[in-house]
Amino acid sequence: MNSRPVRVRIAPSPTGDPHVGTAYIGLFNMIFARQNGGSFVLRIEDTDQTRSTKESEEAIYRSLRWVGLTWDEGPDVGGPFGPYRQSERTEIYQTHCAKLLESQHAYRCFCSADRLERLREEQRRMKLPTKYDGRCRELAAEEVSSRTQSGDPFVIRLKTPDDGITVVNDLLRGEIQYENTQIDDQVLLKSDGFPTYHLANVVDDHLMEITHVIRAEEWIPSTPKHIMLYNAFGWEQPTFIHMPLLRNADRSKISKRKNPVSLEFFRKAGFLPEAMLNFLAMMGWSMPNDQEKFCLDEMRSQFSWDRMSLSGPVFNLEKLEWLNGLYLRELPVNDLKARILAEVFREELVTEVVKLIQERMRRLDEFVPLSSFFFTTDVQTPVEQLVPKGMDKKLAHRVIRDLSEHLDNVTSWKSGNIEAVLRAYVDSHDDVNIKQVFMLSRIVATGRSASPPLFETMEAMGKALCQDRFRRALATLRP
RNA sequence: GGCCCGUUAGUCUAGCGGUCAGGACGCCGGCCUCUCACGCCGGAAUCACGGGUUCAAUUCCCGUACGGGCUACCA
Repeated sequence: MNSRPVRVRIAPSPTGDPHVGTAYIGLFNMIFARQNGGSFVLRIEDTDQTRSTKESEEAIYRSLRWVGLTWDEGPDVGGPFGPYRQSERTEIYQTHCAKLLESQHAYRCFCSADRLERLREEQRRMKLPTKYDGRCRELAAEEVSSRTQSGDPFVIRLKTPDDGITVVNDLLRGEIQYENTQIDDQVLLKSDGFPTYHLANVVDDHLMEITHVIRAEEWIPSTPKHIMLYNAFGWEQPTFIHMPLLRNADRSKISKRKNPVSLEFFRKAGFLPEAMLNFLAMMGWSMPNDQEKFCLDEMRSQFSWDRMSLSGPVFNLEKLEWLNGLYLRELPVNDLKARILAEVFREELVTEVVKLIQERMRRLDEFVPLSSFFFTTDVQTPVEQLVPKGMDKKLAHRVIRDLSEHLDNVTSWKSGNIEAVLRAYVDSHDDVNIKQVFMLSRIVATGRSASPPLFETMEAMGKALCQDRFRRALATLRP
């Protein structure tokens, strides 16, 4: 069905820390492309202007490269189908959306966010499926143009058919059928003029001649909408391949609350990229003949989709550690030493740490005990220490959870920004004071009640490591 | 609530109608060894349930249960 050269892509959105799931999906995309002599494209989906950041985009390149993924085309390396950053393609989406408007496949919707919210609430109460009720579907042409003229804000929605079924043909799962009446009139163009994921995704995949859409299972329910878009444009649809979702130990979708997920963390925690990739390859996929340790070339030569297992694999850190140990042990001593120096005792980190502990030192060898928590992820703080004077366990848990959430939103991990978050938290909560919150944060972050200045320390440790400490603290305090 | 996806030991998986259900992590025991780790040997532990189809179901089909995802002007 597809005689075109294989082209696949990953399309992360630069809204947070580089995610292990991105590497997971990226790996399978890359392997499939390489196996078929095709191309692997990296596209940045930064259509959410309120959440996308440059820092996050850079971090994606850095982390994906670190783990060993290489792409043939992307914002940073260019290519014949650019630009590869969606924020630079706004006009393309608008032009295409205009075509849809013209062909009656889409319509302008003037409904307020407020009305939509009430509508959804009502539908939930009535136990009906929550979807747009189509009020603006049949607006008279004159009204539409007059309201547009007068500057009323609007979005553009896809006009989904009222009857019939849409079939999603998934390479791994076969035919998945949807009643068209179940499918919402998806917003295609937001009122800020930017496209939603759905529009941008379909337009780009077509324009970039993507042949196989390999993405996570969570996208299955929106695939019928995408198919409707391909049909509306009169385009050939790609082959859809929905991979299972990585899971937490409790089988929910993997999340930073319950698992380390930031690639930056895995790097700092001392995992080798080759072990990471090898481990991710074993999530849902297996080599023939029970081989567990293998490299990319071996995987590529053996890869086939029918060896995919569809149940969501639990991301098991212990097994990753075992595998990583296998790789570490076979390294020549000098290589291992080089990696420790490059990753654990990174030049810049050591410099920062030395600055921070200098005034506390009386002997050179005190460097080691004074700074050990900067260089290891293995900090276990007992429950008693995590509950400072004047707090109880429940309050400590709440504060740590809240702080952790606020800290998540800090995109530029600098001491000033960290301090601002902590101070703002104290100011807005009457049941805690500065002293308690800072001490609690110190203990959570460093595992100690005595440390160099807190904010500078947290900055030097880096976001990934700090977040992990908060996660661990939460786990030990969990009721 | 609605719509989808999934279901082999605690976890990752092999299996693709007839197997003593294989491997790995973890766990337990032993060996190696100055200790630990590594390595080696051994052990406990699995086909969610109920109906079909079939001479024969872990395997195919249908239900149920359970788990998960989606249900935004986020991706």
